[in-house]
Amino acid sequence: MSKKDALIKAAQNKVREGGYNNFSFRELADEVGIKSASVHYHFPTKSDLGAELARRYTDDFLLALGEADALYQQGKDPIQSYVNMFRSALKHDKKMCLCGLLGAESDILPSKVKDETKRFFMLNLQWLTRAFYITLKNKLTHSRTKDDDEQEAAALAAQTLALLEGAILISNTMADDSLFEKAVAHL
Amino acid sequence: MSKKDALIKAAQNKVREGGYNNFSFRELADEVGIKSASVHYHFPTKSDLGAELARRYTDDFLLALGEADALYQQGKDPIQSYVNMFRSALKHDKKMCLCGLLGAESDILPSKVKDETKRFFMLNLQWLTRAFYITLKNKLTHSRTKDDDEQEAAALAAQTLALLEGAILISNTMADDSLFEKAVAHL
DNA sequence: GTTCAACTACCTAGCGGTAGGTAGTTGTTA
DNA sequence: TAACAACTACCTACCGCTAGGTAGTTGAAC
Repeated sequence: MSKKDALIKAAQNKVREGGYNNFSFRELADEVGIKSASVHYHFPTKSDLGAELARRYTDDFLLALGEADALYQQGKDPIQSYVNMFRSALKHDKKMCLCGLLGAESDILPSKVKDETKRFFMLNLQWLTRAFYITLKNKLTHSRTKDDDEQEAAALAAQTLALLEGAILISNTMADDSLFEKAVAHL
Repeated sequence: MSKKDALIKAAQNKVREGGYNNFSFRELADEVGIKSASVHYHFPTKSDLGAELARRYTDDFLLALGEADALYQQGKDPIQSYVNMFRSALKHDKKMCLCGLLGAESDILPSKVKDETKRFFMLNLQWLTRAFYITLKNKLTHSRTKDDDEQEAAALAAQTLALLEGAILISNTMADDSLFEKAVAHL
């Protein structure tokens, strides 16, 4: 792994534990075995590092998730696949969602970091809206207009994203995975 | 208002914008018109200030909310009263829930601040569980055991707290109140 | 011989916290 | 009621440390 990748990886852990202010160039440099001044070679400023971190996290997240339509066609429930992404963050990484934490402190983020955080939420809402739309469209009880479906899908998407970000937050704080399961049981 | 109260108030705003690391004794001191060294007279250390801040926030929150049983007896829906507490934080304060933000970064909080943050969630889950239990018990379709009701109430409580913390987080980040309303519409 | 990826050696600004002092208030005692 | 003691709510000056960032240098690779 390149030093640059190692820096991003180290930063991701720090940020997912304590937010944007919880990493410093010195700490990251120590962790990957270079000097803090050399970090500026890869990332001119801290906000450049933060923005690239958030962008990569978003892209990796969506790549690991896969397309909603493809999942559906494979006979998988896209929503359960989505829930499993958060479940894995909580149980395997034992950490917050990176963009959940950045979102919480978005008021004080450098604008380019905030923009990438917004992008995460926007793309996730898009993905969930599509996933719910497919599911609604194919329901046996389907008897609504396309517009109704689209509006309901958008509401379900907002609800699901909020639920999962909140569930991982409170479960992580209370160190109690069962809270997550209780919160998402109805999905 | 005493200087001490003013310090807590200033700190609350800072923390609700950017977390525990987003306030310094110097900033607070400037804001209330004293010197930073004098802040240590009121709060020996930063973690003492943080802990008292979280405790007061929790107590004020629950006081403003009122008891679930009392609300129910007044003909109000306790759950809607609860939702309105978060709606007001988002629309009036335009800020995160203090303990939502502290919870997000709980891994790096001083232990006494983390303990107060956990206390907020614990008391809120208790409150919500009670509120759902009352509501379930009085449903016309009621036909379950007490134990079933208690378990269902606890799950609904976790679900509702997660949903609201998540909803305020994403709405605040995206600067879009309609996301909050979409997320909580089904309650 | 230029580019890459690191280095050394700094800088300024800000942090939490401490030491020691002081003006004004309050409560107790002779 | 005057004197004393203690307390409150601040102050100035400083500590050691960490932060992000910069200028200029070095050695290896292509």
